[in-house]
Amino acid sequence: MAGPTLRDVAKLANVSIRTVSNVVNGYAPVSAELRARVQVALDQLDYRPNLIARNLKQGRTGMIALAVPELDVPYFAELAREVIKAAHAHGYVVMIDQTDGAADRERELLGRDSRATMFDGLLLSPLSISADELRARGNSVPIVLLGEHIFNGSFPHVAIDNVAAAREATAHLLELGRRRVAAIGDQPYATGETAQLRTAGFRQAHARAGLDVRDELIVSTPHFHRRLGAEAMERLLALPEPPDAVLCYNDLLALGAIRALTRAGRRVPDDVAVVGVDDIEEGQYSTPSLTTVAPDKVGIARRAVDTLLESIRGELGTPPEIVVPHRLIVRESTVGERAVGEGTVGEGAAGDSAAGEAAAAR
Amino acid sequence: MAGPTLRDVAKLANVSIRTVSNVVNGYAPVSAELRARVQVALDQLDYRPNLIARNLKQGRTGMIALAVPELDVPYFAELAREVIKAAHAHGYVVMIDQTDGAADRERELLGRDSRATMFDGLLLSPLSISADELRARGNSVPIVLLGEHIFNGSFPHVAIDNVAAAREATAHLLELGRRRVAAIGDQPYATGETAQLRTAGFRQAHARAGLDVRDELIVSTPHFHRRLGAEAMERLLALPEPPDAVLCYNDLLALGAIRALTRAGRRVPDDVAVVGVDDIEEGQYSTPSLTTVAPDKVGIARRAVDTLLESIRGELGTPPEIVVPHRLIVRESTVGERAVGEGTVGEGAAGDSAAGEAAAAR
DNA sequence: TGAGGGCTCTGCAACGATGCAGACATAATG
DNA sequence: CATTATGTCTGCATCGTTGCAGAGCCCTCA
Repeated sequence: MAGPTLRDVAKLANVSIRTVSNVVNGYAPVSAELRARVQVALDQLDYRPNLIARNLKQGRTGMIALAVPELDVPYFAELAREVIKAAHAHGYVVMIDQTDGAADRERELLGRDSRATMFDGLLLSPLSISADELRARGNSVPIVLLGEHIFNGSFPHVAIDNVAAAREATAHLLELGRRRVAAIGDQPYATGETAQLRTAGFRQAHARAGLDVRDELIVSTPHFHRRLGAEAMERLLALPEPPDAVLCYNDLLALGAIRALTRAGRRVPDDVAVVGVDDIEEGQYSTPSLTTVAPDKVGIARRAVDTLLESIRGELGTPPEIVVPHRLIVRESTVGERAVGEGTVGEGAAGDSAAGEAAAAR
Repeated sequence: MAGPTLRDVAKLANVSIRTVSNVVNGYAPVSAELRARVQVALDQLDYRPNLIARNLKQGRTGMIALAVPELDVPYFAELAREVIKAAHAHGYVVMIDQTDGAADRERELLGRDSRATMFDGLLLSPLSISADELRARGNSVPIVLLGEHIFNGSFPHVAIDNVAAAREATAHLLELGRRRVAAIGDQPYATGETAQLRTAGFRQAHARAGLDVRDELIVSTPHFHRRLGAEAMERLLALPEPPDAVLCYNDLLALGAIRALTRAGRRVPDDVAVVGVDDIEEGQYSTPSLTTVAPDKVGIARRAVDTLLESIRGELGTPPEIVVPHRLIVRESTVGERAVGEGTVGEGAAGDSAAGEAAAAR
């Protein structure tokens, strides 16, 4: 089962182990003649370097881990795809772990018996673990956090400006003349920081338009899945005065909401306009197609990987807070058939303004 | 950066390295007193075993690789999720690679400089690489193939009975009275074996119903993406006699087709009924919801991982051809609002019959 | 009392690769 | 021609861990 080693090749070619290693790696100067002889032996035995041994010697593995809650949530799948590509570009491969958003699964990643020592670094999309706990445990491996939580400077962190994203999406609905705008996806508890930022943006948009937010139109959901979006929408439709528009905190909630609306015989967007966040591919092909806030996923993946590699190389000073641009993509679920093809609003500008306005967000 | 080693702990606790190792692993008998002293030192230094060194010594890594074409294709994301879970249950972790269906990316996995030596085994979902080539190269690592291609016995292989799946889906459309049934997704070339099996099933269903297949209604697509499904549907609608039903070879094609239909003002299923394959979650929430053939993804993942681990342990004789059950799930895209909730047809029976009828399929 | 046995604990070698320093032969230099 | 520089090649030590064999020690039993 075990393949040939340098020793085997050396014996066959009648040279030292070290010379074979030099040929394999193209290191020290080796005469053409000898190189050829070694090469023949390499080919004959079909030698493949044992990377584990190489790693042990070099102290690094060329692998990073990516921990996401659920790989079959399209946003994470699309993000994982980009992370793998970005890592590849730097010669790294990616091990993927699923935490299911469970705190103890997230803890396991950092625990004593984890495989953390097999990886040069960890990209973590934390859902349940708290900042303090992560700080207390996460001292063994370079870590970069993705998109969730506020860890006030303890770890490098890559995300969009969630307040601005929600504010712009809400403003879009208000500009269309909608006046009973609901929000689906709030999470008013410790580990729901991202959701709370989006709620803040939702309120900001109302405030700037001089409108009041009706609290009964803000619906909490423990997760961001299609089913919960549908259920939340059904609850909203049961209100005495149902909404005429909904901001959903991600696209899955939005698609679930649309499903509930069409099932209930409501037209989207005529009766109720719907906007999501994430820009998953599914939203381009749904009926109606989905207006959404598109985070720059490629940018998130690249910046996260770059930052992690810097951290691995020890080049990182103060953990950076990296804000990645986003933009509102207007499709049928808010403007109907008018949305010809890929209508885009605020491209570039939205992203640029985001960083600046983030400071203003309380 | 580098953590403490057994040597550091041994020095602190004033014992031999070997004894520390014994404590960590709970191996040889160690007196309670000494064990306690070592434990204190372990805790104090926050020792974590270097898994790379352990792996080098033991000759295995506890990691398997999963290579899929695209992680953001929902079917592969859902499958990856189950594979990760199944591997976890056996104490293995999963490294994920994306090949983009490119032959040279698939070759890379097996090539001399690949990281294959870092993994105990490889689960491969091959799209482009040919059987011969795989056989010629794939001798270094235990391999199990997923769902694609026929490799006539060279490698263990896990898949559904594609002929039966397509036949049952087509039969469902015919039983609804549709008489101009189209197929989207054929791939009449070397690496399109799976698609060809589905086309065979499509033809079988017609034959059994005593109907002719109209070849102009079979549309080829190089990939199974939403956009191609939409484009294929548009081409079908442009025919002098457009179809009244479509079998799409996966759900993404089907969702693209539905999108094209609604855009063109056709009603689904009234004007055209649509059925897919894969049962991705998206199809439950689309409008209309999608009738589809559901492969037993959990079963595929489990059987594949189990088989791979057997192969790693050297317990595998002749490479098995494993057929996993499937079932037709009827939703709105074929029967309209009649589909209450999760209407299911042929559950179990379909799966059972699948294996038996596979033999009959030429 | 002394041989045998069980229980703890230890040191050495090894997994397969690479870093380093040096050996040896040849070429360049004064 | 002696000396230094240059170019090839090699052996040893090492990464951090575990397998193996054996060293002490205390206890038991004839």
